[in-house]
Amino acid sequence: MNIFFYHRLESLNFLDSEDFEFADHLIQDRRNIDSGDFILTEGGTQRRIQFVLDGWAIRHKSSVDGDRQILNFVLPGDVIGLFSPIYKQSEHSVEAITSMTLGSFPADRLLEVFRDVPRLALTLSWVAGQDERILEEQIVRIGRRRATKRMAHLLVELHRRLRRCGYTREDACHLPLNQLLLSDSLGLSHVHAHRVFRELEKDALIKRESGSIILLDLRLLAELADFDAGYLEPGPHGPAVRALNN
Amino acid sequence: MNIFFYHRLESLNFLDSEDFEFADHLIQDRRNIDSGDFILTEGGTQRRIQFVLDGWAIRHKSSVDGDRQILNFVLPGDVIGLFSPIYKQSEHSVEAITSMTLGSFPADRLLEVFRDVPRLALTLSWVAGQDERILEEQIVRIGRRRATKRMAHLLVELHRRLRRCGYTREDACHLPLNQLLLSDSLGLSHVHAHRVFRELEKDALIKRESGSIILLDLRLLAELADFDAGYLEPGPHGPAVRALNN
DNA sequence: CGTATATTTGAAAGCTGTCAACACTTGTGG
DNA sequence: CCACAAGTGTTGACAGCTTTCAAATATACG
Repeated sequence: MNIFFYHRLESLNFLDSEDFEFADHLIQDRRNIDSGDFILTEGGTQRRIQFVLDGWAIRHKSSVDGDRQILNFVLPGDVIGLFSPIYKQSEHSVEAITSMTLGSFPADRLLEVFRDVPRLALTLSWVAGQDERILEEQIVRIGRRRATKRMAHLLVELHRRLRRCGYTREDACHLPLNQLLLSDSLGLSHVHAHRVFRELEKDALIKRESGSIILLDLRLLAELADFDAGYLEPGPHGPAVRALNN
Repeated sequence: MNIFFYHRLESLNFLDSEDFEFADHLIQDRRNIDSGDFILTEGGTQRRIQFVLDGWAIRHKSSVDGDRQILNFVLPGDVIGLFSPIYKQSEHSVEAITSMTLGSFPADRLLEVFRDVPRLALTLSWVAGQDERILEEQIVRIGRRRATKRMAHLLVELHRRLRRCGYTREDACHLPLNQLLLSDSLGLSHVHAHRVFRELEKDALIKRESGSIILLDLRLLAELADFDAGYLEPGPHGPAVRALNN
């Protein structure tokens, strides 16, 4: 099993070795894709449930005017469309923004997982559910914060999410982002995102290096953003897990 | 079973009479609450999975500055926290904005439902998943639309969602909303929400009547908002259902 | 009837978007 | 290796949208 995905599952701290083994067997298929490739298209359907083993993607919708809104970033350890089989079609696209490695299993095996390996099913549901919480925070970010705080808040969130799957050390942090991606995520124009970006850069909170962004001072960024990490829980609730073991 | 909730389940068009019977037994508990009561509090936990049989609520988070962002409106037929048992605590509050009737069942029976009544489990997951799609559209609304379109778009969405559970006729539509709720949902200041509101009122698209909002011309509103209803699917995907019957 | 909540208004400040043009980087093919 | 194209970053000016402030009015509620 891929190391990052393993870390993510392991960080939840309640799967046993059998569960891991099952997961390892279940997610056999591997494929590599390039930056810019679409994993899923608005209006399309999905026959396999996919897992990000490595690389970044964005989940986005495009509006009538042609500009897009990024809903969320898809990181190593994330699930893509766990419950997608019950929907007629996807309402968003998923597009790789780095080269990626994906694992997957056929969507019609999902029921089997729920029936036979409930702890794993719960874990996967939990991972998928995290996604909804991140969407909620994205709404607060866009709806109630000014541009500068918005950007700082997003950057800190991404760092925390990376750290969770063993991807980055405490201090420095490289994000494969550019200003366009930031503006499309934050609901800002490209020009204004650039202005805000320069401001953070001027204050030595971030810098750029060969096409990626480096977070220089996470403490200050988090402070600037009033970052409250509550919505990024480390794992499922203990009692729920114990209930499963009865 | 309550008529609106029944409508919602029935509109999915694939539960059989046994499933309905099970659902009816499962969701025995009933309670009425008043406008302003909290169904769930930020930081609290939830031991029962709750269903809106009648009335409206809002799901919201408050930011450090004290102002709140409404994430979504909770309408008849909606589920509150289907997967909540796997989380340590709630990251948002749910607050009634009208008097309400709620049904519920103990959270620890959820696994039983997944094991024994998979079609019902699927239906409930589908209803809960709809919520995520609505959140996504909320992100696009706030991130990529101007104030006027934002408001029009939200109003049309609410109408469509009400229609889906048999709550309103094709033409007119009463929404138990005020300008504060609209501004808190749309990420606007109260003052600006008011200006936009008056504009829609002036154009005879909406009007007020004893504390609620009436949508006067849904076609024009939808047109003004570039409303695309794709994200509000009527029910789960056929093939997924058939797979369950094997 | 009094208090709290919601609506209303105007003016001013400030944030953000748009426009338009230019520089820079990256990747591709010759 | 160079030239070109495409994408990304940069800048200033300006318009326009939105917030904030502050105060008055209206409405709902006990």
